[in-house]
Amino acid sequence: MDNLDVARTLEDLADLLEIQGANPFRIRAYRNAVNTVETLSRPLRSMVAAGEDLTELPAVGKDIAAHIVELLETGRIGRMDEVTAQFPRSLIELTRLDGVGPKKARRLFDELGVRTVDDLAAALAQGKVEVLSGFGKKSAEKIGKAIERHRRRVGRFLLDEVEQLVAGVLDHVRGAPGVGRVEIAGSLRRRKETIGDVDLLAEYDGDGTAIVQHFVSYPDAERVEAAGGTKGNIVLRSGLSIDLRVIPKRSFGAALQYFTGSKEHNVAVRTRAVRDGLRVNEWGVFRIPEGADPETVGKEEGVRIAGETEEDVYHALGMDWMPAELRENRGEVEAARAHRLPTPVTLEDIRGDLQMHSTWSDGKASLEEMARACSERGYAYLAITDHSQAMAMVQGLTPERAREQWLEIDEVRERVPQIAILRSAEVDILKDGSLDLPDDILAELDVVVVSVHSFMDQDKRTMTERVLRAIRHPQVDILAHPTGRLLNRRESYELDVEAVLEAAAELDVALELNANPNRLDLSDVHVFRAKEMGVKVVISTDAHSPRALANMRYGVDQARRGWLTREDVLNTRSLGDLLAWLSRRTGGQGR
DNA sequence: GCCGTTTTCGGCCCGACTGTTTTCAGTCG
Repeated sequence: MDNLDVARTLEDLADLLEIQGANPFRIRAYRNAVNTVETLSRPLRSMVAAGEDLTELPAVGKDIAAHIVELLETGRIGRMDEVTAQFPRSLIELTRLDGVGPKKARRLFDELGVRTVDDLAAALAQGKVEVLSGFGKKSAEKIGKAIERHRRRVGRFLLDEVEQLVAGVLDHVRGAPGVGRVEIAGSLRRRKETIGDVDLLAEYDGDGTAIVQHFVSYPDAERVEAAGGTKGNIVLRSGLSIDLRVIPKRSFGAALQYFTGSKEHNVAVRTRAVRDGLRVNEWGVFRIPEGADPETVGKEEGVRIAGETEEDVYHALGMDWMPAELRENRGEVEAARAHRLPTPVTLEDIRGDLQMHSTWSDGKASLEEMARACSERGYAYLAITDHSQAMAMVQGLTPERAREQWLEIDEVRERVPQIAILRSAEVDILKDGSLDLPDDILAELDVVVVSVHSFMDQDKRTMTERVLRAIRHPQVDILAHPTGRLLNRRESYELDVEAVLEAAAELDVALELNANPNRLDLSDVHVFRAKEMGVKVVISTDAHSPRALANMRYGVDQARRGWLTREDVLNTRSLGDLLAWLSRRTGGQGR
C-alpha cells in the first residue's frame, strides 16, 4: 500500500461521505488531506514505521491520521466500512458521469436501487429516470450520453495528443470577430502529464455571445454542451471536452490565474487573500469595504486592486508571479510570499540528449542522422544508446556489434565535428540485476545507461533488489525510465522508488526523466523527491527518430512541475562539466 | 474534519450554466 493507494481510499471515503450528505466542510477536510497525501514525497508507511506524527502534515488531523495508520496496518478503515454498509462503493463511479453528482447519485440509489453505471443504463432504458422529480427528459438524455462516453473513454489524454487537437480550435477562436488575446489555461497550461479537458480564455469587451457562438461552430465539434454569454463548451469527436470563457480586458489576468488552477492552488491563494480582507475571483482582486457583509457584496464590488494581468493579481496578494507548472499547492504559495520560488529549468538550458536509438537497434534513423539532428537543435553533445543484446527482437548490441558501432561513431565524429558523440548503450538490467554487457565493454563506454525491459511482474522486493544491484555496478551512470510506466497503458512495475532514490543519492547515479509523452517517467512527485534527496536528474528523449528529439520539451515541463532548476539537471551542463561528472569514479582518467 | 497574525470555537473560495423550478438546486471548474 503506497501513498497513492492511501490517497485513493481517502478520496473514495470523501466521495461516499458526500453521497451520504455529510457536512460539506468535513468532506473538504478529507479532500485537502487527499491532496497532501498525493503530493507527499515520502512514503507514509515508512513515516508510520518511524513513529512520526502524521498530524504534522498539513490538513491531516487526529482523525485522518488515525485512519491512515489503520489503513496501513490493517488494510481497512472502520469508518469506511460503516459508510459502505449504507452506500455501495460503486456509487462513486456514478458521480464520475457528466451531469451526475453526489445528490443525484444518492437519489438514483434511494429511489431506483441504482448501484452501478450498468444499473443506471438499464433504468434509463426503462424510462424510470426521466419521471423522477428534479430529473426530467433532458437530464435523462444527457446522462445517457455521459454513459456512452464513459464506456468509450479509457483514460485521460496525453499532452501531445491534446496539443494537436487544441491547435485547430485555437486557430478557430482567434478568427472570431473582435476577439483579443486567446490563451490556454487549466491543466494543459500547467503541463500536467495527462489532461482531462481543456480550458481556453478569449479576451473581449462586451457581450460574449457572438464569440461563444463562433467557438461552438467549430467544425470538428461533435456536440455543444453549453453556450451562454460568457462560456461555451464543445466536445470533439475524440471525446476531448473544451471550455471557452470570454473575459473582458480588465479581468483577463484574474481569469487566467483562476482558470489555470490548480483548484488546490486557487483555494490556497484565495484563503490567503481572505485573511488580508481581499476577495479574489475570476473578475479581479477586490478590497471589500470595512463592515460590508461579504454575502451581499457583488462579484465586482469593492475597490478593484488588480485584474488585468496575472502578475498584478499575484503582486496584489503579496506574492511573486510563478510559472503555471508550480501551481499545485505543494508549497508554492508560501514560497511566493517569501520570495523564494525556484527558477525552473527551461528548454533553452538543455545542452544535450543522453538517450536515443539508431538503426543499430530499433531506431529509424542512422547514427549520423541523429547526430546531425541533435546538432541542429543546438546541442553540444548526444549519447547513442542502442539496446543491448537481451533485446534480441530489436537486434540489441552484442559486444562484437558494440565495437563495430564505435568504429562508425569515430567516422561520424569526423563528419559531424561540431557536436560530441558519446559512446553509450541502454544496457538491460537482467532478471537478477546483472547487466547485459560485459564489464570490458562497459568500461569503454562514455555513458552507461541501464533499464528494465523484462520480467516486469516481479514482486516489489525482488524488483527493488534487482534495480539496486544494477545501479551499484561501478560503471553505471544513469537509470533510465525508472518505474517502467506507460501512461494510460501500463502501470509502473512494483518498485520501492524511495529506496532507489536513496541509493542513487549515495552512489551518485543519475535518474532519467524520460521525456516521451507516453512515459514521463519519473512522475512530477518523484522528480520533486529526487531533488529533495539530492539525486541528479537527466532529461532524455529516448528518441527513435530525429523528429522525436523534439519531445525534450515534455520532459522539461515535467521537471519544472517537480521544481527542478538548471542546477538539478545533469544535461544542462557543458560538455566539459558532464565529462568531469562521468569520470567521478575513475578520478578523471579514461574517457 | 481541520485550523489559528480573527487561535480552542466558529469559520472554512467563488461564480456560471443548465434544467426544472416559480425562486433555486445541482453540477462543474
